[in-house]
Amino acid sequence: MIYTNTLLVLLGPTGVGKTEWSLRIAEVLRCPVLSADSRQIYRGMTIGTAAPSSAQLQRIPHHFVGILSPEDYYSASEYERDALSLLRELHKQYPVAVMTGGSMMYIDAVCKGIDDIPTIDETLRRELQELYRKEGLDPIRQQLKILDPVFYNKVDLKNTKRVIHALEVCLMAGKPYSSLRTDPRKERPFRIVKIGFTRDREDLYNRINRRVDQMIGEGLTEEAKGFYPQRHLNSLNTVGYKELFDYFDGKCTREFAIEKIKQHTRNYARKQFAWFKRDKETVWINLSDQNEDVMEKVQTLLNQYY
RNA sequence: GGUACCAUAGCUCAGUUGGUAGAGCAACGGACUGAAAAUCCGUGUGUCCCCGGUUCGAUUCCUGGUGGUACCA
Repeated sequence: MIYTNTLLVLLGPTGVGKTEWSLRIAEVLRCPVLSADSRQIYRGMTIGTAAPSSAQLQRIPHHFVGILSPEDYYSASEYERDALSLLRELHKQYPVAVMTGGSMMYIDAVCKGIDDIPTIDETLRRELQELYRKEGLDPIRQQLKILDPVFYNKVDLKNTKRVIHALEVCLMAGKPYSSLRTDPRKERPFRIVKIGFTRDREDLYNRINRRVDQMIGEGLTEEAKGFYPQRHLNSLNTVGYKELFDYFDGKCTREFAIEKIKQHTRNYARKQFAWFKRDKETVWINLSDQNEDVMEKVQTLLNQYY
């Protein structure tokens, strides 16, 4: 029996089997699913991101799948805003909502909150990109050192994106980026239960390799070809597409591109594990373990505070 | 069958005039607050093919094996 509004977060590395399990769980709980995936949110990138199929979407209503054009700007902060306002509506009708995905930054934005940082306007962003292109990162580092010495000493100075972004924010806000970073831990008007799906490394890697072959069989090459004109967009800077773009450009063979997709997907899963290890709130279920009774464990966790 | 060359990290290879070894890729670990499937940082993980010999000491030199490649039969 559930008495309080709850967000049941199902997380885990790519290829672990989140999609199917989230459907089964949502069917039992009779609730919708919110996808927390920074790539499945784009329209048309269905095969390459292993987005829920139309058959799966018919089983359970999904949110945040295929709702943006690849050109659209989106970020963890916008996901925080959109997911929270959607949850406010859903919780009127459903005591539990399921959120599933592997984009940990999105999940953390909803569960823990992120600081309010000004959105950078296009002109400023372009100006700094131009400066970086012409003179490199050095002048940007120097400016950051003056405007925000605290962050300057903390940031990885070789990480171009982070350095540029920090300066953007300083200039946009008119105050140091570090002064806006308070690590908020916002309160949410619902209970959060986090369950993580994992598998033994070898099992997971085998599944990833097989899934890539399957994607190719389902027409990933053609899907990627359709996005080729948009290959420079951030949304297409995505495993499964960028490797095929190299193949289209004649930089490698098709077979090499496929191997790289497998490799990069495995690397991505490994990066996700680094993130998971820090999160002490998640209860883990190892799907390689045949003895795990997933449904029972989920029910127990949902009920344990009542 | 004969001759020559080769055998070192998961792979491709470097190297040690005899003092137990290092690059690239891969792999592994980490960071992560408005681009995050992005971006960045760190780590050498090794019976130097095997058995003997010479030597204080052999991955390195020598004998003999084994495997591979090329050429000759």
